[in-house]
Amino acid sequence: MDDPDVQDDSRKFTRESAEVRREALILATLDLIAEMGVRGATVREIAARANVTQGLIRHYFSSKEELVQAAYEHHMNTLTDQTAASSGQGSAVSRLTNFVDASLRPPIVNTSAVALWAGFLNKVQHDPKMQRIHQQTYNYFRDHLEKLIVAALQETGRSVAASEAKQLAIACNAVIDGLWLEGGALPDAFSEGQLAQIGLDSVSAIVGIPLNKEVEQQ
Amino acid sequence: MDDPDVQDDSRKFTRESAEVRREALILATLDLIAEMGVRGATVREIAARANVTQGLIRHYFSSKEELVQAAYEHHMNTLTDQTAASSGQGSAVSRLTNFVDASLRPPIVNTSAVALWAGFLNKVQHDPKMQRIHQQTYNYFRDHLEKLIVAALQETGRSVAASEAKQLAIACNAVIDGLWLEGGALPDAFSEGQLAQIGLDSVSAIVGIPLNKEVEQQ
DNA sequence: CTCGCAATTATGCAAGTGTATAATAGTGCC
DNA sequence: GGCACTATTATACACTTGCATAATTGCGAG
Repeated sequence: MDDPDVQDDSRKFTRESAEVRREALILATLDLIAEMGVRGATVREIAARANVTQGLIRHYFSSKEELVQAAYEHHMNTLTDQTAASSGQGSAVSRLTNFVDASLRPPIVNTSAVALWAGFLNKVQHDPKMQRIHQQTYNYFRDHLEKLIVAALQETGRSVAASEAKQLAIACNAVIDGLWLEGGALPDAFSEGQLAQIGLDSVSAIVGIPLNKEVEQQ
Repeated sequence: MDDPDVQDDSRKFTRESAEVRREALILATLDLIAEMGVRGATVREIAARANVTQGLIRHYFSSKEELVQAAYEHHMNTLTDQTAASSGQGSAVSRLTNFVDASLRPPIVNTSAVALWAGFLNKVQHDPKMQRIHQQTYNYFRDHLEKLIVAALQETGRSVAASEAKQLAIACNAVIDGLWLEGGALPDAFSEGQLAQIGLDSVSAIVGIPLNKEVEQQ
């Protein structure tokens, strides 16, 4: 008779676990920041999008500030998780290729993701806790890339000094970041696959190893 | 007896030309957006920083929206003007070198500039007029870079197809943008000149022309 | 010198902001 | 099946926001 999936007629609300509610609030916050900027992410809008009333936010987060921090952490973790899985297996060259390629396609390249990044930047520059998260994510990406580069070079019979490897990683990371940024900020300016292609060509040139997606994959 | 530079005792305010007031308001707006994000740039704060009362904003701009648009346009023009002058004269290779180098040093690389870029992004994505300005500036940079690249290649005895030249310009622009972004977002993560050096190395590798600042300059 | 115009200030307002507190009502436990 | 615990809602408050309108006042034209 009563279907738990349906908003029951008489029931005014349903209780949910803390995790479910926290995540719903965080996702609503990310949605709104991506869409309207930090300015548009008001407690009332967030609550509405999470299908609760605004008082509930204060029940799960001691302030809106804390909610925004949690949302930022969640977003950054999602990003790193998404790319961590992208390398896949296979030769070092293949893993580097896949990593660059995946970083320059949806869902990583995405208007909302760039908007989110931009929306958070001001808070990042002022809040030490968010600064830490930012730095961590950046280092994670760059170190991951550096390992892939070093392995690929070794595989092709070359080796580089640690300092040089780091410079290569910074440079490749910058190309990827720049293309990621432009792809997200000007979504119509690039055709599908163009960013990934340019990214692979650039990394190839910088590192000195030919990378080719079609041949490597599958 | 009366010094015009001093806030006169009895005088409650001084009249200024429209250009002076408009520019003062625009600069105050840019300051605040860079510092506290669009959210912190309230009409009251802007007016205070420009040493006027808030009513004056509505006297020079029909709305805050219009002021923000004017500020964005001003900022973008400043950026392009700054870099336009950076190439200088000399050989094509030297001009390309100077352009890349200047784009990756202060005042172009600068926390406030990146913060400004991020602060405006949301508005850019929703306001068609700001989108136009954004697209224009991006194209200006990329086209400028493309011309420099083509000239440098010709100078070293090579030529490229138009489509390839464009790809190279996108790639080089991305490296520069990425390094610019990271230098502004993580000012302490890079030593002086490091970004410029990495940028030159990367562009060298991508385009296939050795670029060296020390030798070229002077 | 003074007078009128427009630049500038002063004041007010309605809507929206985050937060605090009290009132309500689901739901697991005995 | 009733009860207590607390997740959730409802309401209120002080403050900020952008904007409008009226009151001043600097300053150039005559």
